[in-house]
Amino acid sequence: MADSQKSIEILERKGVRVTSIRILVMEALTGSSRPMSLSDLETELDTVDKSSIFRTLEVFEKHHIVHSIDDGTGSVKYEVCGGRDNCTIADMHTHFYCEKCNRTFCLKDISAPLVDLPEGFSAISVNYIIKGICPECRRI
Amino acid sequence: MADSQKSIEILERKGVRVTSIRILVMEALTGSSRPMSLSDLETELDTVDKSSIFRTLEVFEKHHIVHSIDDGTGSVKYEVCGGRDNCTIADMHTHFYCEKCNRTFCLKDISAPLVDLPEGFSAISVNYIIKGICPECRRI
DNA sequence: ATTTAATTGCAACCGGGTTGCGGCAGTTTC
DNA sequence: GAAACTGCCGCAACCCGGTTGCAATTAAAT
Repeated sequence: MADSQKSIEILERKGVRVTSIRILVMEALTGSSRPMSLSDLETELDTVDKSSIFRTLEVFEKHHIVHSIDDGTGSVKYEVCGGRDNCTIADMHTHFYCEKCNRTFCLKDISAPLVDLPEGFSAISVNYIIKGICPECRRI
Repeated sequence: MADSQKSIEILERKGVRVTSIRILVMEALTGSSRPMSLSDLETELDTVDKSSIFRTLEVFEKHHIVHSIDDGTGSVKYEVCGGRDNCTIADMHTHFYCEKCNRTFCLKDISAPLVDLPEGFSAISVNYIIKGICPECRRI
């Protein structure tokens, strides 16, 4: 389990307690190419209770280990933050939701645009998701 | 009720049947400065059943009378489409969600940015919402 | 080893959204 | 005008993602 070693390192670096469940969730997230929802994790880790995963994600988010994205499907997706340091607005990238296959894609190299806000508004985070048809579904 | 006359016109122009409930929903939406959720409408039109409002919004959306935006609060908001013609991607504007007062603002004059997608992806709609603190909450 | 604090599983709950169905209203047809 | 049709509405019930209270367990601190 070289992977679990990596997960443990991340957890320790971010200053959260290392538990078996947290390692499992961490591994699941890092092992996935696409952001995962609570129920995605639930099915992959079918021995672990939903509420435990939920609270784990809560902790992860608070400690900037993962961030959540809302693709408008009604189920929030989670993915591990990019850099070693905290997630900033600049790190947020574009997501694409395919209306045909209902999958959410991370366009990691396309960072989310940030418009100039009117006087007085201050931004903390950005959620930028484009909906359409993905290359695979297009071909069909 | 000069307002209801305007609502009726819109409904007729978009080719949906004019009913009392649809007029009420339409008036509520046009009369609000911010996008409204299903429950917003429910409380404002407390004589009308939730499911009726829901189905009304469904019809409105299909006929491009309103469009929905997801500000990540877990309740979808609706607002009437801008132009007289159908809503296009270019019409989508930026929304701002205040994490303090939990209100969603329409930044109507700031259209949602559209990034270049990788080969094969085709966009249909954009959801661009910035979270942060609004001017009012900032002052406090 | 004992104490203390955090983590977990279970079960139950919440709220937004959605659906089945029966009744009602407006239209069309004869 | 009556019958048949179609679509709209209210009610109640349901679904599902998310969330919480509580008791039991586990990990860290002393």
